[in-house]
Amino acid sequence: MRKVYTAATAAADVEAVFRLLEGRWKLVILFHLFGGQVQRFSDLEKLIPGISQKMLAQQLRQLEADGIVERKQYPQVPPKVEYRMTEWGQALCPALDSLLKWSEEKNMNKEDVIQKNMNRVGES
Amino acid sequence: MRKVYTAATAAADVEAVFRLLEGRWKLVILFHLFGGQVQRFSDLEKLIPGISQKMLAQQLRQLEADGIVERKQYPQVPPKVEYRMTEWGQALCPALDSLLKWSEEKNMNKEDVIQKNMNRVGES
DNA sequence: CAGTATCCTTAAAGATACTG
DNA sequence: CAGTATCTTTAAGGATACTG
Repeated sequence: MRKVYTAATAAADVEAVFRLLEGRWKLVILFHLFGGQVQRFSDLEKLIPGISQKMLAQQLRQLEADGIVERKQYPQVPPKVEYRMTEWGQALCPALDSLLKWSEEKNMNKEDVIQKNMNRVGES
Repeated sequence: MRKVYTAATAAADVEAVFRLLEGRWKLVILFHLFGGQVQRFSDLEKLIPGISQKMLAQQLRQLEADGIVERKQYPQVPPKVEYRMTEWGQALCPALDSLLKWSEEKNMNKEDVIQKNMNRVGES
């Protein structure tokens, strides 16, 4: 059974999702973890040019607190910490992909867009 | 043919989509227009408690500039202006719905989430 | 009715330096 | 290696008043 939404509640719930992902660096981090990669803190630092340690740590903390990524710390010196997607976080990937599909439709002609979305009705 | 993405470009493109929608009031406005409703400026003002004229006008301008909503002005006094979704804007609705589906999965158990996303593979 | 124009507040992000 | 702590900058949004 799907939840039932009014305009206000649908907007509020989508905004809640946005707030989970809105950080300046969260999406890059996620796309480096989608696909099952396991990355250390320093790996992500290298993969994401321009990010500061402060921001990387902050965004990871939030993603972890929100249940989107998982943090695994190995008790050794020097420290070793790994990050990976949670099951639920991984499920975000196809949802973001539908946003990418939409943005790709921008310069399609009307008939194509209508066609695409008629196909999409069959999904549910 | 789908566009090909790296982690960086996928993140950048999703961020671009977010920027289109991120305004404090944009989503509420959109959900009041999804479904084909045509709303006047004053209708939206009544439908969205707490919004100021400044913010309503600003968000509508941006949505219009981005090709998501359409503005139709009738040359009469007092003025009459109507807003509706564009074809492309309307196509955003199923994409946002997949975000809602994802957020609804939050408290499902592992097997359900895996199952849901295995089903989802069949879409493309 | 459908907007502008100004001024003000405040969170998010950046720069930089330091540490178990 | 994997972070904190602190200070500064900036842009989004709110309050309020005015208008063709």
